Amino acid sequence: MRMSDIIEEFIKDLFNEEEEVEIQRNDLAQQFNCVPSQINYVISTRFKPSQGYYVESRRGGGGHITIRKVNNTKSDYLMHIIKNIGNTISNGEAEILISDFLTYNLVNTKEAKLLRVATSDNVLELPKEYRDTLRANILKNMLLNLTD
Amino acid sequence: MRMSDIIEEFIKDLFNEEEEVEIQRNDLAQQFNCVPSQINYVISTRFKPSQGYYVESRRGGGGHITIRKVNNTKSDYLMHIIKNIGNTISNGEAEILISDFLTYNLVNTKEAKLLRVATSDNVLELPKEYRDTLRANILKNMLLNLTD
DNA sequence: TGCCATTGAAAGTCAAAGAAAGTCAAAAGC
DNA sequence: GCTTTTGACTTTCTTTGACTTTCAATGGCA
Repeated sequence: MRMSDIIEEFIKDLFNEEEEVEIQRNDLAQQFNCVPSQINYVISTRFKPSQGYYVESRRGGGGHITIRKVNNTKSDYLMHIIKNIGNTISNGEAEILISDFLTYNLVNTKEAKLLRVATSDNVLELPKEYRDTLRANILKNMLLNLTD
Repeated sequence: MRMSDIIEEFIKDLFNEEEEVEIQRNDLAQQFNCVPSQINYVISTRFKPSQGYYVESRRGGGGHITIRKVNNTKSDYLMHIIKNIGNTISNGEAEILISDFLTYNLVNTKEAKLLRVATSDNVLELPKEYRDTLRANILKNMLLNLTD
């Protein structure tokens, strides 16, 4: 398993019922025996606003990184995600979103599978210039049908 | 015996009682002493939806290919439909199929909605020449994921 | 005492290197 | 003529590290 996935999971476990989590980049890096900038990589790929997270940080002595989750109700969370999916989305980004939905029990396994299938690169065999736009379109529309 | 057949068989043996198998393209190629792209050839010719397989993959460090086998005793009817959807399908035909599924209780209301959304002309905003092919692809792959 | 300058402790940035898988078309077999 | 094999090239994702920026604490000095 990839280091990045392990760190991602670790951070997500930190939120248990909490809506905010505070980490220290260097400590975490040391804990996982990786370079500090790997933590930035994980945060920037897996904890984006479009994925329902907001990140703040502070440098210098006593510095830290705070990650906040858009919590509210489940349907608020979904609406937030739908609004924040722009006109395009990559396969990777879509996958992270979908696994989050599953983690937070917004969808069941079967629904997650359907979402994944209908947005996967393997299925969307199209010229590249259409793919990410179409994927965003499919994903948003499918999600809208899950909100009720 | 052809290399491709050997690899095909090898992969099929990997599923023993499991419904999902994960391979690494380069490793497998090395194991069989062939070029990596041969693995792609095998997958694309022998593990198609019409043959009851669903494939996902991921590139980059820690990348892999996952092949899922659909247990088709559960719904022979669905499998039959999947095999019989050709390379293209129109919006209208897809809708008829989907309402049949609903009538025969092969899918629930929510699943039917998802199928309909993901295959509708409104969502598939694409040059016409791609639409029906893509729709067929999406539909077949989604159905595969409903059979269990 | 109050104000800056220095210093060390964080975190941030960015690009290069590495690790997979994907594509496509030419060549080879049957 | 179709299927299979091969390989050069591309794309995607991750890891790593050198360098930069920001902040807070500390200490010297008017």
